[in-house]
Amino acid sequence: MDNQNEVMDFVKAMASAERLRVIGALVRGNATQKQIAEQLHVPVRDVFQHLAFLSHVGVVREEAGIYELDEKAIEKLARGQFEGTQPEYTDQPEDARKVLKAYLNADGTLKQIPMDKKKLLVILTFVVDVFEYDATYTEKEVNTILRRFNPDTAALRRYLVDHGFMAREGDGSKYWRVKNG
Amino acid sequence: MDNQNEVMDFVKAMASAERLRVIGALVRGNATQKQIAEQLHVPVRDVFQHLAFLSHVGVVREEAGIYELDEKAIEKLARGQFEGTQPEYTDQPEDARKVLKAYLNADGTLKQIPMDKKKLLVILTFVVDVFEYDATYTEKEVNTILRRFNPDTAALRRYLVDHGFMAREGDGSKYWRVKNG
DNA sequence: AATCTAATTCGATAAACATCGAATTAGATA
DNA sequence: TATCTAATTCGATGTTTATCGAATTAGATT
Repeated sequence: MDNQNEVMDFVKAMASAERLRVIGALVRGNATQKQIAEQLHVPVRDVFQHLAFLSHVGVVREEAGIYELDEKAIEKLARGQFEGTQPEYTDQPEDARKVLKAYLNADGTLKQIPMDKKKLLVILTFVVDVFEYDATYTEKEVNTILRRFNPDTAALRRYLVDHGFMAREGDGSKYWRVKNG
Repeated sequence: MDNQNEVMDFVKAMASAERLRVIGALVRGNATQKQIAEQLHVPVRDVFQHLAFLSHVGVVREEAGIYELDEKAIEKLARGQFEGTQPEYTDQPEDARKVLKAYLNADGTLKQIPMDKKKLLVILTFVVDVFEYDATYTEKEVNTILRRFNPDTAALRRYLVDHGFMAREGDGSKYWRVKNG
């Protein structure tokens, strides 16, 4: 399964009318599968499936046959603050698209900054595109812009300069995008 | 189109990593399909499909080949405030509706608990409805359910009891909803 | 043990969706 | 007209997901 993105799973869980009705039943205080099934006029079997998915996603908790919403998890997800571990990425970057798919979250942010140089270049090529060619930016502006990719703006900024995607004035007061890259 | 389906379609549109990346490209100011396709390393044909879906949903607007996000539509959808009024409130008296509108967030949580008694009664009438008449609840269960409205579950619980919406056993081990209220 | 209910699993079928090659259209330019 | 590029449509394919009948398990009760 390629879906290690919890936020995406969360959204998918919400993209089902019936699952939303199950959640609605939980909000109303229903607890057991059977209760939910009866209220929604849906087979218990299906309620089971939905609850399985919902608890996989983390919005639902179960204890002794009683189901309830896990509000903390929901809140975390809503803020995109899941303490995600990002394993794998063993394959080679034979294709830029693959690298992007591997390192980009659904919202366009970077899961992490690649250490591998080839991958890094792909990412930098992607990132630098938010800067215009004919403009100069203060360091603060650069950071602000880069923050939409990754909190570690200093690292990104340094990589961009080191690899020739951007240049700066000696005193670091002005940055601009370099043609080619 | 009815309200429910629009919101659902919206969520479905968000449940695609690639579509989100297209949105990301638009945020960055890309405009034409080709530009987006090149930036994302995705065939134009697919960009076309995504944009079609996105503009069907209403988050994207097109004019003369230039695509841009329709931020107002997005905001509306995000708040679930699509032109339709909230069906739950329509059967409430005029002033009750006003109070609910004033104290309820879009997600159904309470902004705060009113101090004014009349307003409080409106809120409690609304809140108590999540409890069934023929069931008993432990205090923990009551808290869990009330937490969907406000973190201060103790206050809500006390108000519900004080104003006769719910009753409890002397030792506080069991709660149940009271008819009338 | 026999039984009852709630919960879970299996598996087949169908519907929905993504993916991609390839062809077609529309508009501009030469 | 010929040509180029951007945009769009078609259709075949494979993958995922939903849906449901049916059987099975687990736990409690008799």
